[in-house]
Amino acid sequence: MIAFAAVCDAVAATPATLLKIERLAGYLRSLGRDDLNAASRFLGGDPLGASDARRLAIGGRTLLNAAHRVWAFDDESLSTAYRATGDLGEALARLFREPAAPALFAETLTPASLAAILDEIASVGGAAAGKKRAYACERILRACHTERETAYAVKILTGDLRIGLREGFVLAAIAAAFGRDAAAVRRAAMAAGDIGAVVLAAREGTLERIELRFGSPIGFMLASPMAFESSYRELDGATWIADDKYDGIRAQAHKRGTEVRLFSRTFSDIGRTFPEIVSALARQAADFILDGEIVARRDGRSLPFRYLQPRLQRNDPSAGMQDEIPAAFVAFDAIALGREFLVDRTLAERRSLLAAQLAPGGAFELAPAFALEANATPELVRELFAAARERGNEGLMLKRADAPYVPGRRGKWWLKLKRELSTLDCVVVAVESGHGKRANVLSDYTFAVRASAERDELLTIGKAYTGLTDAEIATMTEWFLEHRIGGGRRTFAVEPAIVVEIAFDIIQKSSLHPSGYALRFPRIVRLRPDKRVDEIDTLDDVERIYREMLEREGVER
DNA sequence: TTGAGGTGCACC
DNA sequence: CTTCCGC
DNA sequence: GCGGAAGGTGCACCTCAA
Repeated sequence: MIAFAAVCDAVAATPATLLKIERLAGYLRSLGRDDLNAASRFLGGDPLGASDARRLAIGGRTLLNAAHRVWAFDDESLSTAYRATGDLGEALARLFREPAAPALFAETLTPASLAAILDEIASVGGAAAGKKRAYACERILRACHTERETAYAVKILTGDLRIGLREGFVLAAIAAAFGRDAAAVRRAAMAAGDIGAVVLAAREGTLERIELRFGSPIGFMLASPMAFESSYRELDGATWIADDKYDGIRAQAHKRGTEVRLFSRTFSDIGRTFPEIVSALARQAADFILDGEIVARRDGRSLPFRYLQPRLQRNDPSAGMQDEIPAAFVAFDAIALGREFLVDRTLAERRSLLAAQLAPGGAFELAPAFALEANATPELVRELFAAARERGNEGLMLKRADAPYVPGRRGKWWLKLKRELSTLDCVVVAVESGHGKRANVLSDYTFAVRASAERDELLTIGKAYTGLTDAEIATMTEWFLEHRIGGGRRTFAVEPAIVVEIAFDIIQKSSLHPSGYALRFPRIVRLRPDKRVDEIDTLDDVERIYREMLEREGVER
């Protein structure tokens, strides 16, 4: 793994993407089959391969404990190392020690041998599984003979290399390494779901043999956000199809013959979580691959996401649970119908084939589509949005009628439109340093509302880390360091004086924060230097927003 | 044997 | 999922 | 357009003490 680490360091050191790709391509070309397969997966951030349903189940805690057993460092040096680097791999690399007496049969890591250990880890289960995984972690760490090897072995285990490269660039490097067409490599990657298979095919010149297949998940087409209540000029000059934006979980349904499979966005097989959907799909005559959303439904209306949540990650739900929270698959696109793949057809064609060949029923629904002629007015968009909300959905999707299905990409073919629920003026009461590139700034803010207009007690309601520019974070860091009032090394209390406006999509009851509420997707809209702490919002305001949200949802409780 | 707590992860 | 930034 | 940073909820699975 010494060469792997050297390449990663070189990639991390250059911001130029073309140089990253070139350096990476040279390395890939130098590898034999097994190392090539493993190294590509590691670089892509998915050490087992995306189509592998197994999990490593190794997190920071397990790694830390294993490292502690191997190198016996004290807590102080660990926190110093972590504070300096903001990255577990880099921190543990600093604590790396060459053993005093070299072991007789010291193990050496190569990408392939590391992959073999990871495969063992992923296969562990049952009693003492945690101990076996921890032991395998130790074995990996002991097999590291340099600091840099240690850093990258740990980064591979945590799934985050942080060298300014992810799958997109790795695919470009694969194309460059073996002189293949970059588009062909991308296409193969979305069909294979495993970068290791792609790199080998690229080397052998057999990329075109990797094809979309029934039963193997395909990347989901993604949408870009569109600003709410703008002039919607993005829509000019094309015809669009509007869908409701469903607040559930995105899913891909495959049917071939009697076999039905459901996949989540991360390609996990979720058929056993939603058996009523699987049986509804099985009743269809046609074979298909469909794109849609699993939504909690009642009386023809969508329920908010929180209703669906207890059903997630739960296999074989009881009849009572299925009855209490009925789930439905709402199909809004067809990737394949019958034997034919439709990714290169237009959305308009795919939608009409979908409506013509499938019959909704039970837990299977077809999403109603609304056509927008060229140059749709903002008023029409507003009406469609309001109607979608009226049906219990989160917002609106606008999709170019002539768009192909582009798996795994976020483009301008699909736009999503949603509205923040509200904003709250809060005061920052505690701050925390970030991770990675934010290790040396205070970027994570815990904020609070006032108990009431009369009582100036502050009740925390959430944390946010996004919305400020780097420059603002830098300024705030200085201020917070000068106005700290609490202990703690990574997290500490600060004078409650910085007022921030926080936007959010959902408010919910929660035991996490003393206010009794928590926010979904909190983000800092702006600093409010014009506001004093006694002018921020109160718990009454929070409760009012919560009640209004429930009323608007039109769902009891 | 049970249940609380730790840990990891998958959804948004 | 979200937002922003820097390349 | 990509990569990096990181909130909140709730389930599965394992560990360990009673």
